[in-house]
Amino acid sequence: MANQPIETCEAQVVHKDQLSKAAENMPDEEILYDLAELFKIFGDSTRIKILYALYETELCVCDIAQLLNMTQSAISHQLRILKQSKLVKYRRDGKTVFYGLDDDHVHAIIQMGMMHLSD
Amino acid sequence: MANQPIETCEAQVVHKDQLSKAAENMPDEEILYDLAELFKIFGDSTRIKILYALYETELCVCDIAQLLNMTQSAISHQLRILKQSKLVKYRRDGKTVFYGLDDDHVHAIIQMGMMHLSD
DNA sequence: TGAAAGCATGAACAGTTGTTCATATGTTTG
DNA sequence: CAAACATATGAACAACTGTTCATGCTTTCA
Repeated sequence: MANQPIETCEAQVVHKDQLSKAAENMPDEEILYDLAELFKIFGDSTRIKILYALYETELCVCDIAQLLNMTQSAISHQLRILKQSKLVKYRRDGKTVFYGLDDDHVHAIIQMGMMHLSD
Repeated sequence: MANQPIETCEAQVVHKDQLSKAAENMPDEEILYDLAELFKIFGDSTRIKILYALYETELCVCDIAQLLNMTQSAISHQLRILKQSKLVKYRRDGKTVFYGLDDDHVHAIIQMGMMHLSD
C-alpha cells in the first residue's frame, strides 16, 4: 500500500513558504486515509440511494430492494458496509430488520454535496 | 448500466406508508448519480491530501508532488479529475501552474467528514 | 531557435469494488 | 419440528480506478 516513488521533482523550483504553510495544516496520514474511506462510502449510487431512502423513515431490507428495484442480496451487502461505517443503524422486529440513519452527520454531508451540485 | 433484476422480493411484506414516504423524498436518479460521483472524488486518499494541501494556500504541481512524496504524473492526473469536478481551479504563471480550491463547499464537505470521524 | 523546466496525457497493468448466484442463518407459525 | 419468510454471507466475475512509464505540449531563457 505505501510506496516511496523515487522521482519526485527534486531539482525543481519549490515555493517554500507556501509549502511549509500547507505542510503545517496537514492532518496525520491515518486521519486523511479514514476521511477518504468515509467519503468512499458515499461515492456509490446504490449506497447514496439507500441513505436517501432512510432520510426520513425506517425501512426493512426488502422495502429498500423494492424501492430501488434491486435484489435483496445487493441491498444487504451494501447495508453491511453502511453498518460498518456507522452511517446506518438497525433494529430487529421479528423476522424483519429495520434500518435507519445512524446520526445527523449523514444528513449534513449529503446536504453539503447537494449544495455543491446546484451551482 | 441500467439493469432490471428479476427477483425483487415480490411476495414479501411491504411497509407501504413508510415506503411511499421514502419514495416521495427521493430525488431524481440523475441527481443521485451525480451526488455519488461527487463523493467518489473525495473518496481517494491522494485527492483528499491534495485538497487539504490547498486548504489555505495555492500550490504548483511540483510542490504538491513533493509534499505528498508522489510523482508529478500521479498528481497531475488527480488534479485533472479535481479540475473537471470544479473542486479545484488553476492559474498559469509562466511555466508553473498554481492550483487552489474552487469554492467554499470543499471546506464544508471536508469539515463535515472530519466531524463524523471524531465521534 | 534550441534546450530545459514544468506540466499534461495516453496506454497498460495491478488492485479494488459491486453485483450475482448459491447457500446459510435466524425467526415465526402451523 | 418442519416449512416459509426475511436477511446475511461467501465465492466468483466483470467493470472500474489509480499509478507508472513513456512521451507530448507549453513557456522561458540563453
